[in-house]
Amino acid sequence: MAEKVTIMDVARAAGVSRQTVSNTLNSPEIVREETRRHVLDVIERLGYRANQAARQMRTGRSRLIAIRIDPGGDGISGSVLDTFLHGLTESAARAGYRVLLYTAADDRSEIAAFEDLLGSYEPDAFVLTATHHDDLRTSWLLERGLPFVAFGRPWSDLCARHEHGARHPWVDVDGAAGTEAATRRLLAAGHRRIGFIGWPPGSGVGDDRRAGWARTMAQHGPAPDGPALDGRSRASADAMALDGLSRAVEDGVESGERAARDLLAADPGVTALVCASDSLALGALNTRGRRVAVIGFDDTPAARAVGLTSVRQPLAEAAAACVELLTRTLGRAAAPAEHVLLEPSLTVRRSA
Amino acid sequence: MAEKVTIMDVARAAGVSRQTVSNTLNSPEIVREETRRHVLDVIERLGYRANQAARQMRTGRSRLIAIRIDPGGDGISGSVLDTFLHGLTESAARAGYRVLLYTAADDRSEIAAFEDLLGSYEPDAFVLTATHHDDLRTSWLLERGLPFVAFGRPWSDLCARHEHGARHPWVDVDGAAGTEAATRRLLAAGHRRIGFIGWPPGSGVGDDRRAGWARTMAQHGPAPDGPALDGRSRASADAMALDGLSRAVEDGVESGERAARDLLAADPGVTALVCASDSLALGALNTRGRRVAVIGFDDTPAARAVGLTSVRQPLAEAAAACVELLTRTLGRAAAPAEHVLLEPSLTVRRSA
DNA sequence: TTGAAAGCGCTAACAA
DNA sequence: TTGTTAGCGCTTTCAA
Repeated sequence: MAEKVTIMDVARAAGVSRQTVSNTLNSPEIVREETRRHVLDVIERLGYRANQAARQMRTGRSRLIAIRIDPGGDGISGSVLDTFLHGLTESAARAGYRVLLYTAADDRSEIAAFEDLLGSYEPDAFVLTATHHDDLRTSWLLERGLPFVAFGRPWSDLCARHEHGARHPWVDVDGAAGTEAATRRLLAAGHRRIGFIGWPPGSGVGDDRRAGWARTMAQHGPAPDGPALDGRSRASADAMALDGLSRAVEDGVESGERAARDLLAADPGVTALVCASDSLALGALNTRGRRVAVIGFDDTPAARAVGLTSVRQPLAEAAAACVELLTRTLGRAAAPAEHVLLEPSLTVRRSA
Repeated sequence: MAEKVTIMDVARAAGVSRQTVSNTLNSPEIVREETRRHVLDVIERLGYRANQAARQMRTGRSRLIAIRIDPGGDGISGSVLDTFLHGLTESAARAGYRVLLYTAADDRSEIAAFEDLLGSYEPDAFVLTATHHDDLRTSWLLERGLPFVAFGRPWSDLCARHEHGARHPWVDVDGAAGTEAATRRLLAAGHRRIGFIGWPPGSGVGDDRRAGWARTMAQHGPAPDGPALDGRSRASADAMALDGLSRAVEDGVESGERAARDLLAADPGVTALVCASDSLALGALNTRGRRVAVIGFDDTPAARAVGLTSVRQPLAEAAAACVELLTRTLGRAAAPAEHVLLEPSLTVRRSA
């Protein structure tokens, strides 16, 4: 076992009081330059590190950030969390925090985990991922005034309308901008009838990704050889044309493949597909028989492996932003619930 | 903020002393049944949880397990760590431990992380992943008698020959058994000339995976239409034939593709390939032009996405075994460095 | 600017 | 079986 070096050892070795050592670390400005340097020197020489438990007892702060790790569905986008976690651990370390993991099966059990952790390890903050409509977790945390940041927008007004009128800091990636960039790229490559494969409406993230495709298509006119315009307004005709060009299915390679087949069969004019996830896109890619350009979302390892063009989320930056917002929140008394919306980029490969 | 419930609150509410509450939790057997139930009841009602920092100060144990999270190369096998981490977090929680994350770029910086953590958060144990030959980390930890378990065998005798004569507990998956199962499956499917694409010799894990293929091939005789036997012994001819059937390249989809092309060009008789990783296998799969059966290793999401047959490591079980070994180590004074070797399984898909 | 005293919440030893 | 005492290592008063 490594013998423990306490603050007292440092004080003795430096010939100062215990407090001066503490001050050197926590309030350097009130220690004389010369003393400070000397103490720092001894600390370095002895390899002293402030004991976190003792510090926590005194200050009430654990310098711990807790985040949930989950199996991650089919795993294809699981690597997104993996990358985010790595970024979070690095950024947190730079800010003097460590990352503590917990698991939960759903919102309710995650709240149980909050209670458990807050009573025992007392993390200073939580990082929430996969926020969704009417997220129980955010309201629970807001009600108790507990510091947290969400990786993902608040998708409903529930939080905004909250009795405390509280909002919370969040970091997110502009999914619509991502699918817009994907769609634009396909348009620039000469594609005109571009389909979309996404998830059923209501999922926040999914709706956002669909919106980017839809608005870009609408802006560039509906598909030229779309359904004939009858008496309806142009806008509604556009919307109809777009509906015909999109499919909403659950996530997964198989359902992506089915949706792509179905879409291509229903509308033979379609030459390109934008997908809400790499899983769906990989399925769409399996639609041999017809050459169709495909763009996925998340730029997962699987996308790289098969040469799938995909929208890349800046995950390290997102993690850094989370830590930044968190430290800001933890620093001030009244935190003004800021947020950060990051732009994704397009990783271009063979598939489009 | 949630108001803090201390052991004193419980004692007062239950009408017993502070100590009785502590005993109820830590040494239930010395508390009278009736008192115990009553106290447990009050604890439940008040939602009391022992403060970890205070407990840690007193007992010297943090109930924290630290593990490194790294970016994970090309990310394809990064999801392996992801899954393992999830399993570890769950198993640890069941055993009353939490998982703390840290990052490091190499062995040396990981040791620096050890020092930092041991001085501050005082994790009770470390879980090491990606062990390799002459692993500095294991010797560093062994020298100091610090508890840890490795996910991965000790690949050199360095530890065994260690001055302290110390060994350490480890959990691993039998990679050779995995590639053997893969090779056997291909043999059963009628393939005779089965190639292997792996990493350069010396990487422990890679050598192990190659060995499983090599021994299975040797056992079933060399490829029937292999190089003509001259005067050499049968065994050496076998070895030569195997050398011709295998390629050693760095990991990655592109290099897997190149190696597969090269191998198939050099030996047109090859109809199947066993690969040391899914990355390599995905590359091999890109070798259109000739139909060749491919089996990968790790059963990553990418494998599932493209229908690649792959060797699956039982990661949740491995994580559980790590926790089991760790709690055993932490329980006893002198731990007898046990180990667990798990069998992988074959996830069969279209590719073979 | 530095030093002394107090106490965070808990549990291991001991006393009752 | 239960209650009392002490102290883990640190930081935050307050006094010098």
